[in-house]
Amino acid sequence: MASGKATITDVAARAGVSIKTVSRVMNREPNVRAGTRERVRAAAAALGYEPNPAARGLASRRTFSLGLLYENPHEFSYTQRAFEGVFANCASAGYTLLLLPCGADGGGSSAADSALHLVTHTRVDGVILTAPLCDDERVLAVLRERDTPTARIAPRATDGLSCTVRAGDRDAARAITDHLHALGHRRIAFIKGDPRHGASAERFAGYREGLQANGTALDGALLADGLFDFDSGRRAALGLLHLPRRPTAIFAANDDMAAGAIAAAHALGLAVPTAVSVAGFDDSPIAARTWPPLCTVRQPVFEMAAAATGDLIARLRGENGEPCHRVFDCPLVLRASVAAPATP
Amino acid sequence: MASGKATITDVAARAGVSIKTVSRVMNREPNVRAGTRERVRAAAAALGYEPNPAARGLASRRTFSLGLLYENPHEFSYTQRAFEGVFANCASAGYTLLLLPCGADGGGSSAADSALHLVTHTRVDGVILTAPLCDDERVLAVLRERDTPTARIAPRATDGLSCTVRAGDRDAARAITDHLHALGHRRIAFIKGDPRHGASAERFAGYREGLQANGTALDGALLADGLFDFDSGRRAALGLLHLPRRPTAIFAANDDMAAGAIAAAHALGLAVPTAVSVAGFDDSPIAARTWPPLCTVRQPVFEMAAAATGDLIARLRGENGEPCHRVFDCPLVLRASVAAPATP
DNA sequence: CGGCGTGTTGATAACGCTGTCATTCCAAGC
DNA sequence: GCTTGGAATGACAGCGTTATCAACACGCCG
Repeated sequence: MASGKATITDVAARAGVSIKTVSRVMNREPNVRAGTRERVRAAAAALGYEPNPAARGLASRRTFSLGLLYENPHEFSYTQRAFEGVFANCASAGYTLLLLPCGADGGGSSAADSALHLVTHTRVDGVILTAPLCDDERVLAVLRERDTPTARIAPRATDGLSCTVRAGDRDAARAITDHLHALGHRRIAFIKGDPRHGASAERFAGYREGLQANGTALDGALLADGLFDFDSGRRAALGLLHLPRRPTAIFAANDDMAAGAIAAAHALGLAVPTAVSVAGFDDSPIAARTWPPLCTVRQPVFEMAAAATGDLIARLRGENGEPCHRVFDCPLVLRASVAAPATP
Repeated sequence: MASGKATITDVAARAGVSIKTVSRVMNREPNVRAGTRERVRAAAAALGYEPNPAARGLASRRTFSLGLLYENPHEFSYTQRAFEGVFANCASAGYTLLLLPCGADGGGSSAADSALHLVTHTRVDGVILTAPLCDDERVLAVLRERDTPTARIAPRATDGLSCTVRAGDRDAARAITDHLHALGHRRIAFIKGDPRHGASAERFAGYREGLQANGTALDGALLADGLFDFDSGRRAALGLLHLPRRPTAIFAANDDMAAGAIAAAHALGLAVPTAVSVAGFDDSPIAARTWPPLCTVRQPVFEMAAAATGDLIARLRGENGEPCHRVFDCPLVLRASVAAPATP
């Protein structure tokens, strides 16, 4: 696999055919002898040839791309809030936005694999990575190798090459913990996030810092593992709420898990926040839709994504020298799922 | 504003300059006399000239587009489920996906305006429209005028020009209503959806059909207006639950409003489903996260979007003659928010 | 008054591919 | 052996921009 700079002419030369024949093979046109087709395929593969979409589009008067038009819906997921932020800055700068979802889609290919595939096959000036893809060494290596300017949202660490934006996860988690402590909670459980996300460790660190600063010892029994999704939060909370010495508050590393914790409390007949307080993280749409609504910290996803995009575009224009790193503040959002513990 | 077929040469001829000068003006390069710049601008505007991105990309070795890489998150909104469906079919067919969000973004421009803008400035082979944009006459007119093949998701009506996919909204709403009736509910309230969506009318029609078939009269007092969002559902439900003769069940035209209705019930101290049953529509992620979880119908958004995309691509390849129209079944999803009414 | 920088403009060659049409190849038919 | 026609291949001209570099206009200096 070569650098991706090979042109159709190179392939033609290597295969000993005309460029037109290469074009035929690449476009699966009929009337090419099987042997010829094979030789061309081999040459293309050896050179790591990828047709240039711009040239293709220009010559064929087609773009090979579809537009998906939609109106801002009321309900946003985290990812979609990020889309909106990215798009806002793309549009105003005359850039276009290509969506590249990656995932364990059926086959054995990992998210990283599909990311690689996408980056290799799609020509873009720059790439924006969201967590946890933004910490995948293989993805980053490909981008470095191709000198593709990159911006990363919520990475584990900065690397001096790409622009990054992240939330002040540790401080915000600390603030939640402090808030719970100030209300009188002394048995504060914590549901960890997906370990593949850098933010998970930071939020946990903030929780620990909060306990320590308030002179409370970390109790391992009050820690549970989660994966950032509703059901893992629900299950973790069920475990915590069955403890002999039940926590008076549960702090989940994101809102979806916190919503699961609320559901768990309901299922056990425990009133929130009377019997147990629940706090989340993100201020995602779910936070305002649970009952009672969720106390959380607001992660400014839209703004973060917009900033990442702005930095990336500035980079592409050669406007800023060093890649910059931004940290966004996450203010506390007080809602009814947290209250002072019942005095026993 | 002309057909968008003008090239840089046309503009140059009209302005009486060389194409290079036009290029300079279009790219805001310095060293162009103010008067010249103006003449070029005027000529470009008069001809409705838009630079061809493919040619630009080929000559400048830039694409003017960014890639946004992300991993499938756990939480999907309706829109995002649609993205995934569209993308799944784009990728396998070698197409690329351009995101074109439209919205009342600050300025006085309506969603339709920004849609027009986007379609005009971005060259794509085909366009996929989601509701309610897919029923906007101005957007459709532009697409027709430019002969842009189009697929529409959840349109109000088919038009013989574009491929469409929609859910069997009426039947599904009918099924929910029947289900509520069968459990013994006789006072079933309905919260309507955003009137701009064709689906809203269909779902309401299904509700009415259900009542009628079961010999129940439509009671205007049990109807409330909503806009498909959580808060409008919450407010509508508050009104309904304050009625002298309270409904025993509330059927909201989508899940987000139904979640609002559950919150309203909680706020009034009414247990769900003991005091009042609540049903939604969509089986969106929120439906599994409320307490109690929401009885609803599952709208196969991913599959619908994938089908729309497949049809559109087949169209682009000239594979199918007539644009096709698909209707997707929405199976009932029984969950705890609905039960038989308390016998008074 | 000639020379010289500075600002403005244009002629022309890429850019990497596809479309058109001509050409070559090869097997079958006489 | 010679034609014939369809399959296989290639030569070459665009596609609509940007990049390079030359040309030209103008005002200023010596």
